[in-house]
Amino acid sequence: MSSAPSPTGDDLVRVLASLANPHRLRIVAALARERAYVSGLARQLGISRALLQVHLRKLAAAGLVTASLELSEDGKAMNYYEVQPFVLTLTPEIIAAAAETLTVPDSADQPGANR
Amino acid sequence: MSSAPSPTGDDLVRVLASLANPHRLRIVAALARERAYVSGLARQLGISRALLQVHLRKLAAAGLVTASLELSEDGKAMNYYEVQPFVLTLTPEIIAAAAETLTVPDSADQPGANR
DNA sequence: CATACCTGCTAACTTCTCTTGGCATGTGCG
DNA sequence: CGCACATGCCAAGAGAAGTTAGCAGGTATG
Repeated sequence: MSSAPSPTGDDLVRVLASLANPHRLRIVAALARERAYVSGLARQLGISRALLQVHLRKLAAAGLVTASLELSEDGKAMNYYEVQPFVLTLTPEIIAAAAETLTVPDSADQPGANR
Repeated sequence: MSSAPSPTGDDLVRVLASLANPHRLRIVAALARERAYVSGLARQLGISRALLQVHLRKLAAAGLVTASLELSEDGKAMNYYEVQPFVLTLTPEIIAAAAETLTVPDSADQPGANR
């Protein structure tokens, strides 16, 4: 069975854009091995928290990762991220199908107002 | 070589980046149906030639499309583009594997298979 | 109560990408 | 010869994305 057979054109662009970045690739890779909280992950990857936040946000917006706020035993608030299992297959035909559902950059409105 | 070649991290980023764009998605879609020459394709997509050139160049750099210069019957030079058949499957695990071959944005040079 | 760890946000800078418009070249046709 | 259609390239502005640094708040522990 296919979990993501016919993605929306806009959806596809969002997912691809979120993956087309070395940092975010490493983030997904790290989370694929093990869920992690923001500060720890930033340390592990050797990047700043602020930077990581932005990338995580983008990955979350594409639906590739999810966050869950938890309390550690010593009472600290930890925001744990984990990858959302996905299987995305790309072929020229699949892209052709997705391209037809692309939002036109015309004067019309635009659904996903998340920016 | 198998049908699921594990791409280099940098390679993967390049391919993903080349696809993460509405115009280029439409270009691939159009070429998946039928090969086309630059001017005709630009007309068909409703974008300028200069813009199309840039996008085609990026797709070609990622290896997704190829060009072949031909002469039409009336002697005009036509540059025909066509998609290169590909099957790209993405999962967290595949990404984790590819991420390990990512070039570090550190020193000046960037070795190929350094790991 | 200072220190250490966790969280998040915003302002501002830098860098890359996208896009347009113009220019140059070549061939065939009325 | 001027028009139509094909190719290409480059400069430059607008806009989006990436990145850093700093601020503010929370809960433990010595």
